[in-house]
Formats: sequence, C-alpha cells, structure tokens
Amino acid sequence: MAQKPSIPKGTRDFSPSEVAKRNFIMQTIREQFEKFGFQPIETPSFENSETLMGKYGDEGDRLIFKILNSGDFLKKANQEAFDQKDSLKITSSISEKALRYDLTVPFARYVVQHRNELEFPFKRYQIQPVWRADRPQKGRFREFFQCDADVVGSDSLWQEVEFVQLYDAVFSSLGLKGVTIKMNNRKVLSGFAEVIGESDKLIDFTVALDKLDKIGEDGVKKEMQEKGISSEAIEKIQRVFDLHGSFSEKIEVLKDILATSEIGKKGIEELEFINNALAELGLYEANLDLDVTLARGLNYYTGAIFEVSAPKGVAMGSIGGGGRYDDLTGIFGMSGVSGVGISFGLDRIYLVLEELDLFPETVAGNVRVLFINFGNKESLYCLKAIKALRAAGIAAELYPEEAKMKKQMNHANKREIPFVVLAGTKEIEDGQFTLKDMKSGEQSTVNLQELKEKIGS
RNA sequence: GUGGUUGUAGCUCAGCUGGUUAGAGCGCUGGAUUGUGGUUCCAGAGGUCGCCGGUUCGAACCCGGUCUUCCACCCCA
Repeated sequence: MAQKPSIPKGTRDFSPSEVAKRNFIMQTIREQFEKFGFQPIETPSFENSETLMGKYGDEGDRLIFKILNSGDFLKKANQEAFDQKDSLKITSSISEKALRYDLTVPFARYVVQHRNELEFPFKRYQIQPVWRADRPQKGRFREFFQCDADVVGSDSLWQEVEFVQLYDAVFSSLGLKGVTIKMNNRKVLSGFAEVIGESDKLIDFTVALDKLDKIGEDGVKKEMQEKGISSEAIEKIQRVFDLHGSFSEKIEVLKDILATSEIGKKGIEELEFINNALAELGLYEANLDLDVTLARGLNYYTGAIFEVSAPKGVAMGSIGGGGRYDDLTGIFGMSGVSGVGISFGLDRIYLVLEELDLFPETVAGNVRVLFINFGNKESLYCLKAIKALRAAGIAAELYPEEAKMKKQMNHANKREIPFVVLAGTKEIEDGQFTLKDMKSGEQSTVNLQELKEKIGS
C-alpha cells in the first residue's frame, strides 16, 4: 500500500443504492422528454477548446477544464507567454482540447455541423456529465450531470408553453411538490434598461437586479450606483422593486412601467401569452411565477428565461434553468436559427429528493431471492430453478460458496434480499424447495411453480 | 479567484493548560448455535492522530506550509 487512494475534490463515488436513485431520476426525466417528442443525442466529453472558449464569458473560461496536449507540449509552447508566465496566453498553445462545460454549446455546435441532416424544428435531449473547475460547495460539484431538452428552428411561443409543462410533468412524476417555475424575459430587462436610459449597462443592471433576494433592495441599488447607474435612473423603476401579487397582476404593473419601451412591451406580450395559455392548460403540481429579477448568467438568452427553485424550506440553488436564445448557432456561423431549451440539475434534484425523503422504496433494484449453497450437487439443483426464475423475470442468485449457513443467511439479511431458498438432500428427493420469507421468518415447502408465484408477487 | 471551516478505528465522534500503553458507541471477525439471519452473551482484530516541516526533553494538541471537507462571495445546475 503506497498511499491512501482518493478522488479529486468536487467528484464523487456512487454506491449501488445511490446509482439506483440517480437512475430513477434519469429515467423519469428521460420518459417525459420522450413523451414530449424529444430525441436523444450524445456528444463527446471533450471538445476543441475554440468551440468552448469565449462562450461563457471570462468567468466561464476560467472554469473550463483544459486538457494538456499530448507529447512534448512545452516545446511548442508560446515562448513569449512562457517567459512572462502569462497563464492565459500560454494555455492556447499547450492545450487544444477542453472538457465540456455544459450541453448547450456542444448542441449548438452539433446543429451547425449536422444542419443538412437535421429535420427542423429539431427537438433533442441530452443527459450527460459536464465539468467545471469550480470550487465545490453545497449542491456544486466539479463533475455533475445535466439533463437538457432544447428545440431549434422554431420561434413559436408554444415551445415555451410546452417547456413549462415539461418542467411540471417531470417534477410531478418525481413526487416533488411545491417547486416554483420562475419566468422572466430578457426583453423586459432590456426594457428596464431602456426606460432608465442605461441600455448600454444592461448586463451590470441585470446582474445587480438578480441579487435582490440575496442582498435586498438597498444592496441592489448600491451595486447599481457603483456600476455607474444614477440614482435618478434607479428611481424611475422603483416600482419594479415593489412588484407583488399574481403573475397577471405583475404583468399589468409592468405594462405601465414599460409603456415607453417597444422591446419591453414585446417581452410582456410574450410573458402574457405564455401565462394565459398555461392558465388554460393547468399545471399538475408546480407553481408558475413571474420574477423580473431573474437574469441568469448566460448572456445568450434573448427571450424567455426559466429557473426552477426547490420547494420552500429546502436550501438549494436552482434545480433547473433555461430560456430562449435567438441566435445561439450564430457563434458557429449559422444565423437565423432560434432555439429554446431547459435543463435539469440531476445532482441537485437528488439532494432535494433525499432531503425530503421522497425516493420510493422500490427504486433499489435488488435481487429477490438468494439460494443457499449446500454443495455442488445441491447447487446444480438450485441453478436449474434459478434459471427458470430468471426466465420468468425474477432476479435470483446462488450463494457462490458452500459456507456456513449462518454466514449465508447473514449475507441475505445484509443485502436485504427478501427471500431465501434452502434446497438440500430432502428437498431434492421430493423435488421441492424450502422458501423462507426473511421479513416474517416464515418458511414453507413449495414446488417450482409455487416458488415463482410467491417470489414474483 | 477571495474569505472562513474541517480532518483521530470501516462509520459517528471523545481526547483536559502539550506528558509516557490514544478511547467510546456502532460496525467488522470468531464463538455460544454441525440445515436458519435479525435479539442476547463472550472473545478478538483494526489507528503512519490527513500529509510535510518547525518549536520542545516530550506534539493528536502549539506554529508554518500543503491536501481534503463543508460554507459564504464571485459565478452557477
């Protein structure tokens, strides 16, 4: 033994029961994706650096895992950058590949690359891990799964309506009640900036506004002022801070605030359309809310913005997010293709379900019956029965060693296997099996057919 | 990237102002019980005190560095 083995920070091992629970979430999401007409694709774990770099802002670039070139990469390194110890500059000369940071940008690349093979509107889903060189904290990992559904090639607002329903369908079938699907619209945010005459400070403005529930009204105003937005300008949208009431009530106030902004009015129209449609269609469990402070970091959103927050009382960042990006593929030279999509944060949903104890007991895919091993002759007899059980769709196994009874029973107990079969000389002679229910401790003598029936139920 | 926090047995944790053989509960292994697990009783195994260095007669304990854990900021699923 050289040293204690370990895994990199922000990564995790998953035990059998954890994998079972994760699969349960993934299957639920996958089922709903397919019900809504999305088709799966997969893309490589790593992409060419230029595909990813510059797509997520400076902050994002810092968080992208870069892969060192093979061979004697330093020989080809940029000498000037090397001498200056300029990490940023030298990276491009020693690293040409990087781990995927999200699923949206690789999807955009996919669409552009395969545009001639795709039938538009193209609806795809993708469930794969992504990597970020972030510092881990609650619900934040350096390797985690995203579950994305996007549609490209359709400007229709019905897509947004469908995505809200998709969110609702997934969380409802996971048994997670009380999630809030928050909506906003980039055009509304642009409208605010226009109304206060600070259109060029849109990003600073929205980033500050996004922090409202964290640092409060005064904190937001202070940050806006620090970014050079005058207090007179902020005064003009004071009513934004006072927004309350239902989705439609907020809409009415916003109509008034944004009366002078064409783009702002457009954004409100979109929100109103979606809300009206959903009011008609209804949602199973989720709440829909209009949250004008929702900005989200990704600056490629151009229309709707979604974010899903966990039920009240669960301290967790967003468990899903998404929005419309009119020109995502534009960065890869294919303009005029609109896209809209949402993402589920599998790892965070896991933590929320765990915290609320919402995993069904049946998720753990456990073997139903263990056959006790009494020796080679008996084992063969058992394996014939096991073969028949497996053919009938029942998970069964033989204890591989002729170990002490106590050890074998204990093994079944520890693995929480519900049934144990004992078949020794007596049983073989009669062509029977002794079936033991591990929970009740009851035993009965049965033939193969009865065995199937009892264990199968 | 910034600030804080954590690390002692497989797990959860004690361990006094630095003092000699580092403890508990649970778990694990064996036995009581040669075709019967969970309960009980008995016995046993298991620790470079995260790692490296320093101070000291002496360090799990003090100091420095480093890794790790968790949390907040930034950003984000």
